[in-house]
Amino acid sequence: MDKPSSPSRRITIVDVARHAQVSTTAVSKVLRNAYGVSPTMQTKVRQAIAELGYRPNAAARGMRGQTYTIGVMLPNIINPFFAQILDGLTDQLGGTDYQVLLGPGCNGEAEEARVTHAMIDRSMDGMILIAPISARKHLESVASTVPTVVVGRHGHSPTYDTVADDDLTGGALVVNHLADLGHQRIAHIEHHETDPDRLAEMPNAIRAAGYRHAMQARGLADHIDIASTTYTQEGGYLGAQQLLARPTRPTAIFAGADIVAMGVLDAIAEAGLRVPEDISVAGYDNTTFAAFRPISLTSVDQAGYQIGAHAARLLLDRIAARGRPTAQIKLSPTLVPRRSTAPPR
Amino acid sequence: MDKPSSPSRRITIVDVARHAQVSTTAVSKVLRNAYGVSPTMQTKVRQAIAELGYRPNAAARGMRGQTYTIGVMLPNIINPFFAQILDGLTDQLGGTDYQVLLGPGCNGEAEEARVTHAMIDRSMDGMILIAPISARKHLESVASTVPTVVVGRHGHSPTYDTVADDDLTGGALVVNHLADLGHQRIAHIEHHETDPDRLAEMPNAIRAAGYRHAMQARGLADHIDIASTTYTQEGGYLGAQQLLARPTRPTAIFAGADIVAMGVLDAIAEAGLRVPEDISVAGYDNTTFAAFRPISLTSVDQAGYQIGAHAARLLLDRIAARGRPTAQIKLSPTLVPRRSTAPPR
DNA sequence: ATGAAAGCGCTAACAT
DNA sequence: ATGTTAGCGCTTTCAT
Repeated sequence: MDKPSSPSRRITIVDVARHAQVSTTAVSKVLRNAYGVSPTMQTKVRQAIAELGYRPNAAARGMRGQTYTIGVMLPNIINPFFAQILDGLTDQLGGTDYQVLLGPGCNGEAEEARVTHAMIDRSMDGMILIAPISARKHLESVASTVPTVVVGRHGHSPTYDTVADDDLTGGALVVNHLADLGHQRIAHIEHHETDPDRLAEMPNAIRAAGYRHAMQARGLADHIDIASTTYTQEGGYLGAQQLLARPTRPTAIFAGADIVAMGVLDAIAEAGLRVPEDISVAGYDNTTFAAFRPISLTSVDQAGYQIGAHAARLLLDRIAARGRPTAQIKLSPTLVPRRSTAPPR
Repeated sequence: MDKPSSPSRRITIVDVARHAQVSTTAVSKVLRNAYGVSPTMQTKVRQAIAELGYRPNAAARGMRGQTYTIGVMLPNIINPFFAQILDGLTDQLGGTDYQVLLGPGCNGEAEEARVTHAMIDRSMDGMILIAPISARKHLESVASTVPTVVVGRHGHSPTYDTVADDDLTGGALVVNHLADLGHQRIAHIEHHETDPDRLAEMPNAIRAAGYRHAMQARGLADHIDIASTTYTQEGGYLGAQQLLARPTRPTAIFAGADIVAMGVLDAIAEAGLRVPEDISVAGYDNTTFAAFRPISLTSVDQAGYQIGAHAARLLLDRIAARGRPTAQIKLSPTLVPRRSTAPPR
């Protein structure tokens, strides 16, 4: 009979080894599905583990090998798009021994640095950074310490993999949809950006570029009209107010995100106008809110689930082979037309 | 000049000690603000830490002492109410050395067990379980291993603290508001629950009880009418369809959650009825969606931020004094009347 | 007030 | 195929 020295002491690998009458090495190997264990050994050890209800101490494992933990940093937890990414991620990681832990509330570079550091301190085996706003340099530094995949940010790096939607195409999808309906005065509300790093890499900036390019391609260059605010409901509200006050009002507004579209709809209602009769509105992200029938907002679906799944796969790859060249995966968004867009009068 | 043996080796406490010409014990004490360090020592060590950019290895700390990590388990990340709780939590923990990590995607008991185990394996210093659905027994077992606070679940335990809104009052707030407006046929859509544990402890069940009690108190016992579905948009849609098909249609529907109200509004629009002219609708949670002006949904605000702040404080208390008796904090929700409720015709 | 040294639970060389 | 053993980077007695 194995008698633990203290009644509530946690079972360790030594207890298991003793119980199974084998060495701790053997137990460790079974735990890690390592090479060189006989079937007999397997069974003996697994049975001892089950009988004792043993669970490995992650801190101790972390000191020598892996922690079997993947850190996911995301800017906020309310955006449903992030939830989709997370679903793809966890489904992909479901069969593995890895556990996902989220670093919450990262708005601002300081917060992001805090979370990434915290994750590195905790010896995460890999990290997935979702829509980070930090300087490239910081991302590179993180990625040079731990296998990293950056999601929802363009630009390619020699140290980290990236997965993102093709926002250039996404912006064009909306413009073409509206132009096909017959609109010419198509305005856009963007998230204001000045930092050159981010202008080249952040989805919001690329979406705005997609809008511009598509407007030009459709011969509507003269109608390019951008309100530069923020990707918030408030930003949408203020942006729409600006646009509605123009001498010649736009007949359609392309909001850079669904949350922005919420503010736009708000301002339009306040101005006594109707959607889509007086003005068409399109968003981006295809959130639950957009699908909500009384709203029925035309939006762009970003394939969040696939993004998450790809990111997980890339990360596992990179953990297995840290040296391999980086990959950049770009997924195609799709337009989901709904009742908020219609031909102009 | 201190020369690290390997170029990219992480700085350890030994490096710091050598650099500052003191013992590792001294460094450790400074790190933990422990007793018995002279001001001189403080400065020397802090300077060495800064110069070397040292950060403690959490895994190593976890083997002997604390990990300075708090695990937060939450059912899903899309509910804005949870985001508020999280804000309160992180703000409260902001000044401390603790880092919050979230366990995502816990729908179902199996998932919850997986996450709580993972957190225990990783030697979290404390855990906050938000709206868990697991059996009491499991919660108790977690709490007996690591300091734990349970949020958004009623019932009191000798091993864990609880923080929750007073859902009984919340349900009554809505009924009284509608009754004051002159409604009698006030129906409710609840989340179906049969497990006796959960009937007594889950907020959804308590809300339904609050509805029943308040209806009786207002002399409207004969008008009690409950559709039992789920707390989802789909559930709201189906529940509303049931209610609208009644021989005498209710004049007001109290949805147990805002997300449910979304489905209700959907079904009502589909039936060609108007809100609030034909039927009043109230939700619960006061989400962004409810505040959105074109919707303007009467709802109950749960003081999520305060819940989070209280939970954090209780947890820190418990970490400091594991033996102290448990506390049950109950916060009062408030009604936020909006345009979706009006007197019946 | 300060430091030397033991050891937390595990993994990885290195025997055998 | 299996076991022995030396650490990983900290915290914590226990000396001084």
